[in-house]
Amino acid sequence: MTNKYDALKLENQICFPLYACSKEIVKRYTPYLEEIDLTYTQYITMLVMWEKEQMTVKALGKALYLDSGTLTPVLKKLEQKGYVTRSRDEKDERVLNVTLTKEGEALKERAVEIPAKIGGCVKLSVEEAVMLHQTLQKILKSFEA
Amino acid sequence: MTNKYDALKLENQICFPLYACSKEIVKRYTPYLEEIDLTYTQYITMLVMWEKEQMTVKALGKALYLDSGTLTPVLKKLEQKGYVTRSRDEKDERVLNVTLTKEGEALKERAVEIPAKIGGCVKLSVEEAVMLHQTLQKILKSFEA
DNA sequence: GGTAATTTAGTTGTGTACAATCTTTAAGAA
DNA sequence: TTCTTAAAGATTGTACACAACTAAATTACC
Repeated sequence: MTNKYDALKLENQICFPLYACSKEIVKRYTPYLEEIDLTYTQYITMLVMWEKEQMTVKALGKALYLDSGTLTPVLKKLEQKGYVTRSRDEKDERVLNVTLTKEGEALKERAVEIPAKIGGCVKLSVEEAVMLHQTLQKILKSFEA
Repeated sequence: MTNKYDALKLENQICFPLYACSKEIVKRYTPYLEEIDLTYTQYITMLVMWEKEQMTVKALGKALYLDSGTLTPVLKKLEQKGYVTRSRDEKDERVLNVTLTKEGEALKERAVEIPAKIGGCVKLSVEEAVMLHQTLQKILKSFEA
């Protein structure tokens, strides 16, 4: 028993549960992120900075799937909090280098417990988590082409 | 070779790929949704309305994982476009009933091709899509408790 | 029946997201 | 070189998204 409108049912959407899940999990980060005075977007930006120490806005945008319209205010906020510095590249003045500060590096220590706390909220078996991760990466990869 | 900061690596996050995937897929809806003059949020709201014809703001919020702060302006926009009406419940004046109009019902006909077009962008096998859907539903369900 | 607590939407303020556009700088072509 | 084109960020405008709060109506409790 199907009809041509079945694909329009919310329960048959593939994007909607992604959208809802993403929002709900981000919401669960909030109380932990408040303790270190970061928003989720600021947090994922710091995740990259903790790995690389220096990144251009373009490289950050590629890593985070965000454009400069979103990143510019986020990075200004992080600079204001003292976690990164922003400076033009000497070789190419168009490029902005974002660099982790000592304070930014120190914040890592306070963030280290967060992934485990979130893991406690999302009750998935290891296999399910791995499969989910792989599928999402596959989708993201297919978009790069 | 692991260290205590591994959980902070972007590639080990479970939320980040969800967040990125959600945004990227929503972005791919945009050109199709522009043809029928809807945003993604307006679209998923209409998905529910096409199924139920009448819903309260509270029920819509539960279905869409959105609160009144988000829904109120979205519903006013949809009313302005003529796709729904908004009126207080006679039995309980606190409740706002959102009702699909004839124009809203007619819009369904123009939206019916969209899921297939998006399906064409997200290249997953049937098994992967089913598994993904199940896992996301499992996560969402666990949040209701 | 009258007051307190709860429920339902709406409002306000902050922070994303992103399309479109602009500015500055760099690279390429004639 | 000089002019065109491209690239990198920033800005502007629109639309969420949600926390915190407000207002109005209903329910619960005495």
